[in-house]
Formats: sequence, structure tokens, C-alpha cells
Amino acid sequence: MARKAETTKGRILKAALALFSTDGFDATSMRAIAKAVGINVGSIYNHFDSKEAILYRLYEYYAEQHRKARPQLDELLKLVETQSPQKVFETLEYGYPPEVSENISRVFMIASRRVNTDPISIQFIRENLFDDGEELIIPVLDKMMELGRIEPIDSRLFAEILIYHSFCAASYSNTPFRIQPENWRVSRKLIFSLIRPR
Amino acid sequence: MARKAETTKGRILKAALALFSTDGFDATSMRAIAKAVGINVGSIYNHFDSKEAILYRLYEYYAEQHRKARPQLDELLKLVETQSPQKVFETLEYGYPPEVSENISRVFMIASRRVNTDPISIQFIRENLFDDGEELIIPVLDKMMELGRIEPIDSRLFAEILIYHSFCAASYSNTPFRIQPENWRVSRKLIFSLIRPR
DNA sequence: GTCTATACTTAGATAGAC
DNA sequence: GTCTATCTAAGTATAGAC
Repeated sequence: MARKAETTKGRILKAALALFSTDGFDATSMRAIAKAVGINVGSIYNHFDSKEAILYRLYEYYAEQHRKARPQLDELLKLVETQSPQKVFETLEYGYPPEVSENISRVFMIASRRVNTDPISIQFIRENLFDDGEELIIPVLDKMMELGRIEPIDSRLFAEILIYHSFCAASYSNTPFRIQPENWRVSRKLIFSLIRPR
Repeated sequence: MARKAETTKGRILKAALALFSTDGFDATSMRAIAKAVGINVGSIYNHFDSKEAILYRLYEYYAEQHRKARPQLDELLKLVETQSPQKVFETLEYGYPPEVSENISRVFMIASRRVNTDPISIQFIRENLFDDGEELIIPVLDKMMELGRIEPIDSRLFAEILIYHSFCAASYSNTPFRIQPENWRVSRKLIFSLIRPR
């Protein structure tokens, strides 16, 4: 939340994100957030109704960032006609600003640990990770097949594999089991190697 | 814990596993466990010192099951000499009893959400998931290369990819984002397709 | 071994002065 | 908007009767 880091509200959001992602949502107390910001517990409630409201505001903010960084489907479909499949796959990546990139992984991690108890966390993950599969990858692959650019493949299954891969990467960022970025690049390439150009 | 389901201790462990894996460790109270078992809260402390002690006993039990189901390295290495790489890969799977198979995934899921706060949970995952990479997959691949059975490959990186894949499967079992078993089989096959027989 | 009753702690949230 | 003080609820854990 660099955009509003100067306001108290922005500082609360920033501190909460840091604490939620290291200690977990449940284990983070409002007192801990207040202490990190340098204010009193009671003051937080001038800005947010509850601890969950802070989390949901983070979801809101990063969902917006996600939307902004999202590649446009119509542009991708145009690229399919002129570029190699390989080139198009590279364009499928989200172009987050550097600061957002790290934080959005953290938010996905926090949300992923709440999927059993919190419908809004489920919704956040679904809308911002899984739905892209339906809406971006599948049409792109289908168009590639239509144009005879690649061998036939189950585009739905492929999308599921790819997205699950991203999901896991995000879920274990900032943990001892975080896989190294260079290895993720290799395994992502591997998944794309499922698709054989014609 | 079917083995001891008849004792109160066993029933506590069984109920705790169920609750931890649906509601999460933090959100599960001792009262909820007691209620599920049909005893009073205080009675639990006759069997376990703390809530964490229950979890750690689960770790202990399923680590033992994991050890039992683990393929033997020397046998695998013998297989490498006589069987096709494909056949050997199939033997790399753990042969859990059906009831254990489902529960062990749940235990990994619980542990995976505690990796930021609990060293014992980290240790459980490391010992029972990641170390196998070092100790099983890498030697097997290295031997295959030595015998000229497969094209050269970075066995360490391959092991990391494969194990991370299993880890994620376990971490999201029992959640709305659980990938379907048949799709996991496909994506696992994909990973093994990295290895090219000679 | 199980129960009731309770101690002790910490959490989220609120009220009201400044 | 921030502070101090406090409420209420819930949690883990213990003591002691049966």
C-alpha cells in the first residue's frame, strides 16, 4: 500500500499485511498491529470495523492491482495470429509492478490458509487466480488449435495444471518451503512443454 | 488412528485430526475436540499435556506410517538395472494403506499451514516429504544416468519439482482447491516426461 | 478416568476523555 | 483521531471431588 503509506490507514494495512503473512491471520492480534504502527489498539477501530475488515481491504486493493496487470484477451488473441505459441505464452505472464508482485503473493498465501473457514478468501482466490484459466488460457489455446498452430490438447486440463502451479508458488512464498524463482521458471517451462507446436 | 480408535486417547486423536483439517489448528478449541469425542474438556488433559501435544502425536504416528510405506532404496536401485525407467517410477509411489493415505494428506495440510510459526511442523514436512528427494529420487536418477538408461538431467532440480508437486497436492487436499486425482496423475506424468529414456 | 468448577490469559471490540 | 480504561467472550489449562 505504498500509495497511501503516509496515512494511518495505509500504515495499518501495510503492517497488517506484514504480520498476517509472517505470523498468520489468526495469530496476529490487533494489539500487535497497533504496536507495529505505533498507535493504540483502540485507534485502529477508527479506520476499520474489525480485523477481518483489514484483511478484506487488502483483498480489495490487490484484486484491483491484479486487474490492472491482467493481459487483455483480445490482444492475446490477435497475437496468436501473428506470433509463435512460445511468444504468446510469455505474454500470458502478469506484469505487476515490482512492489506489488511480492505483496500479492503474500496476500494469496494468507488467503490460501483460510479457504476452509472463510468464503471471502475462497472468492478472492477463485476470482483472481482460477477464473483467469477459464477466461484467458483456454480461449488462447483453443484459438491456437483452431489455427493449427499447436497439436490438439485438453485446454481445460492444461489451464488447471498451470494455474494450480501458480497458486502453489504463491501459497508458499515467504515460507521455508518457497521454491527458488529460477526453479519455478524451469518447472513452468516444463508445463508449457506439454504444448507441442505444429 | 484406527488402530486405537476404541481407546479414549485414540478417539481424541481421531477427532482432533478431523477438526484440525477442516477448521484449522488455531480455530479448533479443546472444547470442540472434547465435544466431538463426547467427554469433558478437562478429561483431555489426562491423555495429552496440551493441544500442541495432540498435533505432535499425530505427526509421530503418521511419520511412522510414512516410514513403513516407504520404498527401499536398495530395492529401487536393483530395479533400475532390470526394469525400464517408466516401471521404476511407478515403484517410487508410496504404498499407504487406503485409510492412512487420506489422513496423511490431511496431516501434511495441517502442518503446511504452520510452517511460519512452528519449527516442529517444518521438521515434520521436511523429514517426511523433502528428504525423500535427496534420499530416493536423486540416487535412482543418478544410477539411471550412470547405466545410460536416460538422457542426462539435473536430478536435484527434478526431485525438487516432483516433491513440491506432492507437497502442494497434500496441502490442498480437503479444500475447495483440491485438484482432482485424475488430473494429478496427468500432471505427475508430465513431470516424469522431463526424463527421456535412451 | 471422568466430571464440575474455576483460575488465568488473551483476544476483539467499545466508551468516553482529551 | 488518538488515547486510557474497560467490557465481554473465549481460549488453555488446572484442582479436586467422585
